[in-house]
Amino acid sequence: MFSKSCEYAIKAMIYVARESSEDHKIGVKDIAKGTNAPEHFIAKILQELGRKRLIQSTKGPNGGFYMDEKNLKTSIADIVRATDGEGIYVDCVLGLKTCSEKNPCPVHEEYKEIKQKLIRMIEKNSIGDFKKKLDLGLSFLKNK
Amino acid sequence: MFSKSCEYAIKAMIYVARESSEDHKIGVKDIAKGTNAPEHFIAKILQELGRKRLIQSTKGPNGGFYMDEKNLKTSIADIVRATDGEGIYVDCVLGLKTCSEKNPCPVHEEYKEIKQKLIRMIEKNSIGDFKKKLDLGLSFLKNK
DNA sequence: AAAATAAAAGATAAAAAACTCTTTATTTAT
DNA sequence: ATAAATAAAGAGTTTTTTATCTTTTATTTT
Repeated sequence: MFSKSCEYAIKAMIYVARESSEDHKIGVKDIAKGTNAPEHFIAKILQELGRKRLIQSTKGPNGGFYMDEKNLKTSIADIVRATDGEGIYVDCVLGLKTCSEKNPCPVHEEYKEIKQKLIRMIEKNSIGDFKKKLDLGLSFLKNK
Repeated sequence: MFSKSCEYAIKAMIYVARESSEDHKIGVKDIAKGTNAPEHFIAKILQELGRKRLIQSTKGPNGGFYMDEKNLKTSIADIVRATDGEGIYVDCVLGLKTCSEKNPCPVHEEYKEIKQKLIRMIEKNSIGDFKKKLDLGLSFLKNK
């Protein structure tokens, strides 16, 4: 469904949202541990998320990653687009380049509905929403 | 969503269902052309589908691939399982090994519904269904 | 029996994705 | 100023996926 990078990105975003703030930044090592992700790999991903302004970062002692109010409004969809591109929005399930309403692949109609629900799901849920949910102990993040 | 192999497999199965029968088998070359797939690659995939009895094959002159009545009842889900495994049924969207009802990831509940619909879609549609649809000119298969 | 045909199998190669390591730049505290 | 902390950047490796090429085996036709 999503690439590994994307999975890590979502988890990292949720983790940072929970564990840090402007005056308590959090380092790559912590994020890697907290999400059971390979450190250097997730560093790359965080870097990219930073470049795209989905997350804030500062270097140096007491530096690290954190989120501002705007970042908390980031949707899962924003993260998916930042890491995996527009594929989920535009690609045909069968990989047909020419698949469209006018030239539908055999599963086009059936998949359309699924796709819409999928998109709605990732659009409507913001990182901030998950922060709240997790604060209530409703779901868990770690892997092992 | 699905691997390339899986996409090719689905397309090949539909193509063979349409273009062949027990007394008009169809060769790898034709299938590759008809689905715009790399010949040797799709040969491998067909081989695997054959081993798993989702498709019939015979060697020698006038040999090739075809489907029997039972094969026409193959669902998209069967093909997905044969090529990509059980992942779509069992994997967490965030890649969490321990994600479950009792230990849900942040998007577990939301994704559950989507997943069910997705599974229902691939389970309920058989290759034979698509054959009919395509015969009615309702959808298209080729890529270019 | 020989030749032709076509899939099966095996080996190899190329490309992409996932992951690691090393160095550099920036910031802060001393 | 210097040293330490930390992200950024770049280069490199490994693994997985996708694709290709070659040889073998089975079947059919002549």
